[in-house]
Amino acid sequence: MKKPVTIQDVARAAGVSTATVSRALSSPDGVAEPKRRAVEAALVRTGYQINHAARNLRRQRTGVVVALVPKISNPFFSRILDGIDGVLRSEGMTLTVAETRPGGASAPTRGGEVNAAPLIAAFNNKSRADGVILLDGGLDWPSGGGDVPAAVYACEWRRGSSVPMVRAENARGAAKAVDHLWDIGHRRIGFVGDSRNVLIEERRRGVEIALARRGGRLDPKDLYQGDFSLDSGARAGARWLQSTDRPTAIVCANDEMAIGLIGAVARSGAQVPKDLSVTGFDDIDIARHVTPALTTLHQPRTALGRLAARTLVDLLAGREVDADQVLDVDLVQRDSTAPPRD
Amino acid sequence: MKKPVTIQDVARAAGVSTATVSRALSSPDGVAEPKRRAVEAALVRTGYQINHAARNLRRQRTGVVVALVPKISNPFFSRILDGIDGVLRSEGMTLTVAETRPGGASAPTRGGEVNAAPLIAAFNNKSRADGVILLDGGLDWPSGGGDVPAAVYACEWRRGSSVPMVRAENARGAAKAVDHLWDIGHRRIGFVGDSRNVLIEERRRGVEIALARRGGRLDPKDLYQGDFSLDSGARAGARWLQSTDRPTAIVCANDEMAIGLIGAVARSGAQVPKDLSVTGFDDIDIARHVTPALTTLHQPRTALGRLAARTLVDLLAGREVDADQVLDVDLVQRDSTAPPRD
DNA sequence: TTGTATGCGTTATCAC
DNA sequence: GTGATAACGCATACAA
Repeated sequence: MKKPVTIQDVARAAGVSTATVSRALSSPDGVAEPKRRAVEAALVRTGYQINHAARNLRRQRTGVVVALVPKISNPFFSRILDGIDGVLRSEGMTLTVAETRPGGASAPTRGGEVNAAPLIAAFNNKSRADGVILLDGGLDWPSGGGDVPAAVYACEWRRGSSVPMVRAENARGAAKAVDHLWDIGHRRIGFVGDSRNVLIEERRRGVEIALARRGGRLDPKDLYQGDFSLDSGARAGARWLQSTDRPTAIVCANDEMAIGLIGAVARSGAQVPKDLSVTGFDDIDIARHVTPALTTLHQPRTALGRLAARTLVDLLAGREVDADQVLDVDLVQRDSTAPPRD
Repeated sequence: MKKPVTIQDVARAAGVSTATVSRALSSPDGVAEPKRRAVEAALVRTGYQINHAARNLRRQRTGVVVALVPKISNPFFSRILDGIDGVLRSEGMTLTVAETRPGGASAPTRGGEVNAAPLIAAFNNKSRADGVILLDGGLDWPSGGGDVPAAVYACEWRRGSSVPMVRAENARGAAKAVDHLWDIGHRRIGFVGDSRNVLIEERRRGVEIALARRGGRLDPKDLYQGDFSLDSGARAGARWLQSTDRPTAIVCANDEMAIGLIGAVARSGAQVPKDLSVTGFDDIDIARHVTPALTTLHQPRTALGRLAARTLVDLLAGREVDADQVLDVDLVQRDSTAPPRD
């Protein structure tokens, strides 16, 4: 373990002062051509690696943004993270990702409370990150000003929080699903996602509004438990199979539950969409590949990520930002919905 | 933006020296009861938050391990990350995740070269992380000693590298898939995954060995391009559909390709497993939920993650570690395989 | 057990 | 445009 190369070593090798090396690194324009070249050569020659700890300490910022996601494996987040990463990269910042629900499948996947205090404490720290993008509405980020990093909710959020948020039109999206189903003849429409989570609440609200507009309603009997996981979708499917008095179509609060539900139903011999129409929400990559291909609501995920990142960047720059930015979602009709049998 | 609270402020509030505060934070045992309580009270009272930059600079380490994954959305990695996280957490370290293939679906998803140099440079830095777990065999980690962080390959690796690796029995796993298919009557078996990636190479090798053992062979005609993505699986399916002289079973190098392949085949009216048997590899969560449920090879993902993390911890502690640790893989029979038609 | 004092490697301020 | 130098906040060697 040899001693690390410092800026001093580089300075000596280049025959300049440490200040010049530092400037050559951070603002090359302020350094005259010949010296700059000398420094660059010395940098390579010595194998210099910057010490971020020292730089961060001195600058009082890290250049890092942390994205806090409920479950890293949820494919819904990937594009969002891509969008975030793109913007941050262009700003010279670094994205790192941390999971808020360690334990994977055994832990609640989304929504619901979790002992988030230590996690929040860990990341609500100026010396760890300049800013945080919260993709978990279960996290109650301390919004009071002060010394904390800037924060933005993306996709999920927390009611009553003053942290700015970026999200999709969840209620209207779900309403679009209902409109579609109603238009092709369904009158009894169920919903999967009866848990405490803003997204589920909003999407359910959209279902109720859309049904009400057509003179229908969401029967409590047609409400299935669901926590965004494949398994909870499968359980909903099992429940649907067991009953005889049941809906002809089911709106799921996300694609994974829809896939789980369809799987359970299909394995028992019933057919989707012949016996049951199913819609998802999110349009994850796999939605078009499963059988039947999933009718779902496409969220502009990359755009959401980009917008969230830009909002955070604005916040960091001290600019004014909108407290609530909402993007549209679109219905993508595929093969999991069809007119009811009768 | 008020000035941050330092240990000096805490020391003043508690009526002790900064050294005592620091000790109370890092090694409470070395501090007498009354002072310790006083410090703890002052900590809360002042709202102290540790400055990681300063601590890291002083300690010359970060307590952070970075996992470098090809594609964060690949569900295969989630359990592995859980395993890693569990071990690190118990060691008082923090896991952060970074993606090596930004750009999501548009970029190559796994395998193949990528301009990894800047990425490697960014993380091969003592001041950023104490160690790195590489889940991307495309990264050529500089294994020469010196000042670099400790590193371990997990799942994927790079031939010729001297970085220790932890992985599954890829060749034997693929061989098990072939054995199963052969046993139920298939004689012409194809393979999806003709790209430059260690995992694909190993799994293909397993297929070839198993076929050879039975007196069969892998016909070059039955080799389909595949890069681990859903879309490449779908393309393989399209190719299979177009030809008439074709295998009755296809072994896919991962589950996502298998799902993409099955989807393409099913949408054209052909039936899996009646017309074509398909196997995956990994046993991702969704594998049991798709229709037909996927026959695949289960990898001990959490165990792999844990082992990788333990190996890294050992490395950091200066302990001797095995250069190559291999875990077993098990065939999970589901509904995507059946005897051939004729 | 506790306090004092030093330095980790960098950037930024100031003078030249 | 360039160099000397003083912090940044903490952990630790050493002294007490």
